[in-house]
Amino acid sequence: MNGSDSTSTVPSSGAPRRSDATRGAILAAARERFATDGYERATIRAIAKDANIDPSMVMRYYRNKEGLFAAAVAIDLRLPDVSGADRRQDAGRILVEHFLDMWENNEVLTALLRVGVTNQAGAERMQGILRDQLLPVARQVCPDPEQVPARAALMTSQLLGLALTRYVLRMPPAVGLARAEIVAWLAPTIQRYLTAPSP
Amino acid sequence: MNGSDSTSTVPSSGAPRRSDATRGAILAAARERFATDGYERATIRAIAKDANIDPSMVMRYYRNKEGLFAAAVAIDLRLPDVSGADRRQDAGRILVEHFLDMWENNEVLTALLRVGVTNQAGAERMQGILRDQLLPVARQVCPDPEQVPARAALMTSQLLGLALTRYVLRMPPAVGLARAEIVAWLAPTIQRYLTAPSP
DNA sequence: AAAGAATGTCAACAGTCGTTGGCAAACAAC
DNA sequence: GTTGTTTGCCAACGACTGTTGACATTCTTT
Repeated sequence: MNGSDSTSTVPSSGAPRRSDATRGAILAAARERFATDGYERATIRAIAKDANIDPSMVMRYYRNKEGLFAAAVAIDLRLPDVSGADRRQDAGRILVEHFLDMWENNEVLTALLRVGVTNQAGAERMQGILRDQLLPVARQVCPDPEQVPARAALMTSQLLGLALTRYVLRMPPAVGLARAEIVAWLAPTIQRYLTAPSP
Repeated sequence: MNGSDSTSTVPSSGAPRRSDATRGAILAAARERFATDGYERATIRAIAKDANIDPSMVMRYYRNKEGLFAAAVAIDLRLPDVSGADRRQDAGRILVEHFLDMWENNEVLTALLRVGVTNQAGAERMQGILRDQLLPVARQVCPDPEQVPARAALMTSQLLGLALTRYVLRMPPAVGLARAEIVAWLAPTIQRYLTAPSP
């Protein structure tokens, strides 16, 4: 039920501490609360209660609420490589399918979008993801380097728009779309944004 | 600077009251605060201060915060008619241009999106707009009535996604897009979502 | 077994929030 | 001029927020 897949609970360096379980419980609870409630309504008290610990532990391990948020939404999109000549013409479909997998198995993305819309730190985090992870993908398949930012922005607008209407606003017609339907409609759009000659 | 265009400050029925100026000031301040801060951080005290009145006046005129929000974000997208045979094949371009005009001249839309992401009432309001205003447009141009909800959802995902990245998250590459560029890229997408045979 | 660090609980702080009721001034009707 | 209504300000309420420091407990090391 929780997203213990992409963001490991245990830090990669240093000896494992006895409090790692608590740290992990806090992060998991924080991700869930941020994803469903947004930044302001995800209170430290509620997160602590979900994690079955005292609110003051959150402060001890993550300094303050901003620190907790920063730790909770660290994410790597693990975007697939689409630089091969054969995969380049399939980039649209590959990317759309990868995004659907990501959104459906990782509540960090929902938390990030919900918070990014009303919180400056969240918005900057999203800008960073676009800059560090999506731009490079566009660079792999787009011919003219000068057009890379524009094409990446277009791709992002379509992918985030689908996530917004389907996973955040939960608009009934968007929720009702079948996965195959989404791929069939969106893949050509993304492919065109990335590789078609500018109109 | 404010959006006194689409949503009239003075109610359409009843004798004009002496307090209409105050009511209007409250609504204008509320729209601006909701648009920039979201629901939770747009406090009644801050809105009242912007409107140069006492916080209790807000409660007198709009019952509570929910009532104020409902009054502040009433909006009519005034979507153009695209049912004519000649306009039907231009629907994509017409709709994209109309949406850009709307977003750039009306802060109600920003308020609605910012609030809809973290607030249930806001999300339902957005669902209502899709149902009452966007679905009919799709119905005008889409051949098969059974496919109307899916096509409207696809159109909405692309249009809201652009608004999200450009006007709310303000991602630099999305902000950097020229208006003509957006129209040239998005119009074919919308046109395809509405009229192309299902893939 | 003793000492020290790590982990956790408890109670409280200062501030902000939405909301309420009482009271003064400005206006309208007679 | 008196009455009643509208419009506004002021002070306060209870609840909730992020955050802090003191104290108890458990583990680790010697």
